[in-house]
Amino acid sequence: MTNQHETQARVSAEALRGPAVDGTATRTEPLRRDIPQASVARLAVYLRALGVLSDDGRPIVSSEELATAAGVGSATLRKDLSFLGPNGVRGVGYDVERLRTRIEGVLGLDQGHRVILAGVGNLGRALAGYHGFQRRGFAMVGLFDTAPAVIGRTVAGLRVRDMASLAHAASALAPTVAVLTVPDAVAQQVCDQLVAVGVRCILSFVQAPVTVPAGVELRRVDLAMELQLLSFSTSRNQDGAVAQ
Amino acid sequence: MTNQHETQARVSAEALRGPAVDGTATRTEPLRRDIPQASVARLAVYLRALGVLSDDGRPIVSSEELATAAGVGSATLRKDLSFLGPNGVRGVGYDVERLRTRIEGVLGLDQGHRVILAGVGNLGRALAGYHGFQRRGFAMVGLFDTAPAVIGRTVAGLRVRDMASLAHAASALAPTVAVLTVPDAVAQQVCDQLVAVGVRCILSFVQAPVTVPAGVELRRVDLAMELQLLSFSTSRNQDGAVAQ
DNA sequence: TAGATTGTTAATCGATTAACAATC
DNA sequence: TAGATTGTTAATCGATTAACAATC
Repeated sequence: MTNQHETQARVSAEALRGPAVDGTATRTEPLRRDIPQASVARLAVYLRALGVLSDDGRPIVSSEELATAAGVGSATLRKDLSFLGPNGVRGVGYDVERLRTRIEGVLGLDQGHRVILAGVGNLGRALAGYHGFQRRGFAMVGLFDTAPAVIGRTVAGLRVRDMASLAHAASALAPTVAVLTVPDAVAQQVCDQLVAVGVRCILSFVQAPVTVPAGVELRRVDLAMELQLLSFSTSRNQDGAVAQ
Repeated sequence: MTNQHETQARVSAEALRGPAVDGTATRTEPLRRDIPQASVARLAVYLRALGVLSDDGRPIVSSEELATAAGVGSATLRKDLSFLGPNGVRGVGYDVERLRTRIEGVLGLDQGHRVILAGVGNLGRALAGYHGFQRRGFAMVGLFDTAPAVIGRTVAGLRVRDMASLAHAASALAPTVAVLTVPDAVAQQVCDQLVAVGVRCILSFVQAPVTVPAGVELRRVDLAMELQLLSFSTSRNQDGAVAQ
């Protein structure tokens, strides 16, 4: 859903926790823990708010203030952070830089990401040059297409490569994420190619449903559906019910 | 966040129900009903599946089959549809065209939508020409920007207008939805302008938080956050936890 | 009528929230 | 120590699911 109706995917966070500080392991039970999908999504929101605080030079922030900045309740924030283990100091608050680093680690952002994009059409071109990606640590490293008219052209500072060279190029580019912006008709086939060369994370903007094998994560952004959901709110508002 | 961590926005569906068939109104209590946000999102998914069935010429579909096509359980589907009142025939199934029309009506898609776009940059240009919008009944009718270099140019068959002419143009274009693809720094100001000319539905691709007055619906698509959420899944997978 | 499938009820499950004990 | 704020527990709330009665 954006998007969309995800089932409650829960995720092991054991290893994310890092090595236990306490070697004696007094408590053995709660080693394995899951982070609800909704909490993970909010972690990304907190990260953004922490970035702003960091730019302002704020060293410490309370759950109350950070929660307000993120638009959630402080109880929700503390509950979310508790999934990552202790992060703050009672009576004081959270160290902005430390919490930021922690969340980045949990979200797997600490190594940075190398992104390739398949399908350099209208949308693909825009995403190739989208500064929002770079700003958050996602570097676009390769563009691929099958159309001879597009191959070889330079888009967003990168030369568009032939899709046929994907296997060879991928070993050098070592992509960690792929963006899929190809036409519906070839989406599944291109997706299969991406999986075949080792991509394990795909962000799809294709309307048609695309399936991936277990172990590969596919996330779908459906722009038209976003408009449809907006549309629902409108029709509601027009029907006399007052927005609160 | 596409989406993103939405609080459980619930929505009046009383009027959506249409006039009661039974004029005698034997039951007075359950006239007002809410549709959970998650159900609304799935309605859009069902709509897409119904479109495929319709193209195939299928007159009737069972909850079991439609649910499978949409990737949910049949109980969930029937529960979702029950919010719209009776839609099927017991022992038979759902009339594909009738259900499709019903959901379109509930989502407010039956009148079509007229979309204007503010900010004809990289992303704006791509969205202006995005066929997925048209395909689902959203017609792009106006493009606006402030840069002299862009104003007057033709993008996706439309001449880019000066943002200063928004008020005048809006009265003729009668937009029902606006897409916001301007730089962070001017996002709030442009959003205010859109609201001022009567736009009540805004789809924002801006990273910075933008606020709207009550009665205006703003939905945010955060493309970088989508990648971050994918990133989390990756780091999970790499940590030895097996994807199920 | 027998068979099938909807619409709804009740049970389960998970997420949110408030309250507070732990502790800096 | 007193004040403050976290991390956690327990209660609330809502959404999902299974089962089945209604009914075509």
